[in-house]
Amino acid sequence: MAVDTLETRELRYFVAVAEELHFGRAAERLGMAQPPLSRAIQQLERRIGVSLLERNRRGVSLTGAGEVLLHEGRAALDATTAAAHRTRRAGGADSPGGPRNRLVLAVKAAGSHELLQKLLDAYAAAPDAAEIEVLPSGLCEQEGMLRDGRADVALMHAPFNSLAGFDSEELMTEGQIAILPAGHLLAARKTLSLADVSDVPDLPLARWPRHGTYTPGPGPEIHDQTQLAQLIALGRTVAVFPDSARAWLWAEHTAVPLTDAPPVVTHIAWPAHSRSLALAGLIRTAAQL
Amino acid sequence: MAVDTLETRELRYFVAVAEELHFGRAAERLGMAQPPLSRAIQQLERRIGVSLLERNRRGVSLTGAGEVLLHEGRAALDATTAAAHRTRRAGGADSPGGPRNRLVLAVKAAGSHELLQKLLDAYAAAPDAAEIEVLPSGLCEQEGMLRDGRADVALMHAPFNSLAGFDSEELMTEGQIAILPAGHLLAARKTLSLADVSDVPDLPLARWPRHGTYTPGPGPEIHDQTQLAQLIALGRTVAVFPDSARAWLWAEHTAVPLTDAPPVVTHIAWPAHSRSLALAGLIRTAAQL
DNA sequence: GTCCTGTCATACCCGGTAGGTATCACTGAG
DNA sequence: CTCAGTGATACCTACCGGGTATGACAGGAC
Repeated sequence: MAVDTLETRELRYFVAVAEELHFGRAAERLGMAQPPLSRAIQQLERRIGVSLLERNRRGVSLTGAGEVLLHEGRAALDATTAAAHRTRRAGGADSPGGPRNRLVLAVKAAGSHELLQKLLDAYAAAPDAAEIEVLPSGLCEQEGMLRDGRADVALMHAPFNSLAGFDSEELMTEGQIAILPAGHLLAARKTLSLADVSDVPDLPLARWPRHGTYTPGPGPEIHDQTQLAQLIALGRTVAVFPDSARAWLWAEHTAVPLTDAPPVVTHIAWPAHSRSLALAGLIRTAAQL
Repeated sequence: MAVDTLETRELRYFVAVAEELHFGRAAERLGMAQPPLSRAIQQLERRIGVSLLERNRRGVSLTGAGEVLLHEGRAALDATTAAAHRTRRAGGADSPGGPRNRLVLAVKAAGSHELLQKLLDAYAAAPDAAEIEVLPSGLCEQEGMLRDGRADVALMHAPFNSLAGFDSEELMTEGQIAILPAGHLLAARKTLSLADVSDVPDLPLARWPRHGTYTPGPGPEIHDQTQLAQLIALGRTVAVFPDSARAWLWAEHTAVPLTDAPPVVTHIAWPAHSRSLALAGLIRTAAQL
């Protein structure tokens, strides 16, 4: 094989090891035994002629080149699975009616329903409107959905999602609020600052995954919005959300505006190289909202 | 293998067939026999559950899904080889002194030397300047160099290069000129329009590859700038170039401004997901030019 | 109609290699 | 010193990627 050609399998293996920093766990995640994984990584290092991992006395760490390959390899794997996903959709293998003109729009499940509804209504009125499948995603997963081709287009929220590599159009800007248990001391305040809510001893800030991993901290790890709502209602945590989150607050919650939180900008984003006419129509509609 | 995982090898094979639209030629290009290639494509179609090629009585054509996979597959292959290239450079495998802080800048060999010199001088004066390796490329190849990781950053020229998927910064705008044999009738004119030069019977417009393929037309196919210069000098062709091409004109050439040609915008462009500090410094320098 | 040619598919075989199991070598903790 | 935990090595097997030979089929020439 040419020395500048990596196999998808090799990239998958390396990314797994680089993320786990542990051959055993990585092998388990990959559903294989540890020795062939070790060997595959060694072959990879020999092939590209670069050392990717430091094997220390206890465990593994990334070299500089390893960090580059982790980063670039993830992008390459995303592009590869995106090719598979989009091809399958274009062929209509997952839509029983055959290859229809259909777009998959990824949205944050906890996001503003209002903006989405306006967009869908406006687009449905367009003359050549394609069918839109709305794909609700977890708290910050639209970005991954778009990168690996599960979606054709997404509503994303800067600065939480990175728009790098996508084309995008700005739709809306809003402030952020702190969502507190209604009975809490801070809930009585008219406004709050980030410092006010980030270091409350009895109310640790909720954490949710960014790009698959949780930031370390004392607060609870959040998997979905309902769980978060419950934890807040129980007085166990506090969360910071865009203003439109008011739509799903419970009676047990209190929203207090944050004065110094960065504004959240909602964009409609799509792969920069996309050539879909249906997508172009949707974007035009969105830009005119 | 999971159904949404394509191997690099499969993508390479499919892209070759999709570009050649002929199994035999594609197999030859891939350095293999035709039957295993046929089988590999069939397996690929079965795996993703979509028909990619129409096998007609005589030859092959792409289905809609096939066109999608050609497009997305090229991007995925580029991302994969980019991972290999950038990793190898990060490890210093091709720079004998080890993993140095070095950036590869792709430029059009026939481009403006002046702007490049200014950029390099300004950056060299920066406090933490990395080593810049200037990689001269063919007439429109910088884009490919950047996409497949042979370069870290490039000077690109809209509208000839597509900036899709890159971050970029505008550097310069210039008009276009027609480069004619000095003795030709049109060379006496003060200005010309595109229509004037595009249909001259005795002077067909030169053609050079865009993304690897030549546009059809009567004019000669150009491989490098010297060859083009010679053909013009011999009175065999005419070419349209940005204004800065005046720098390499011969005595046998005449440059005439074009009134209705789109302006050419030179950008500095880099992969949107890049994290290199050295690159950030170069971009900052370029933006201040 | 009958060739003949060009094209992709099928049949069958072989060797390389990806993956498994068993084990080793090393290092820190107790 | 022993033991637990880690990655590397040795060795074997089975699969599959690739090769050659050939088939099936469609047009074109006449």
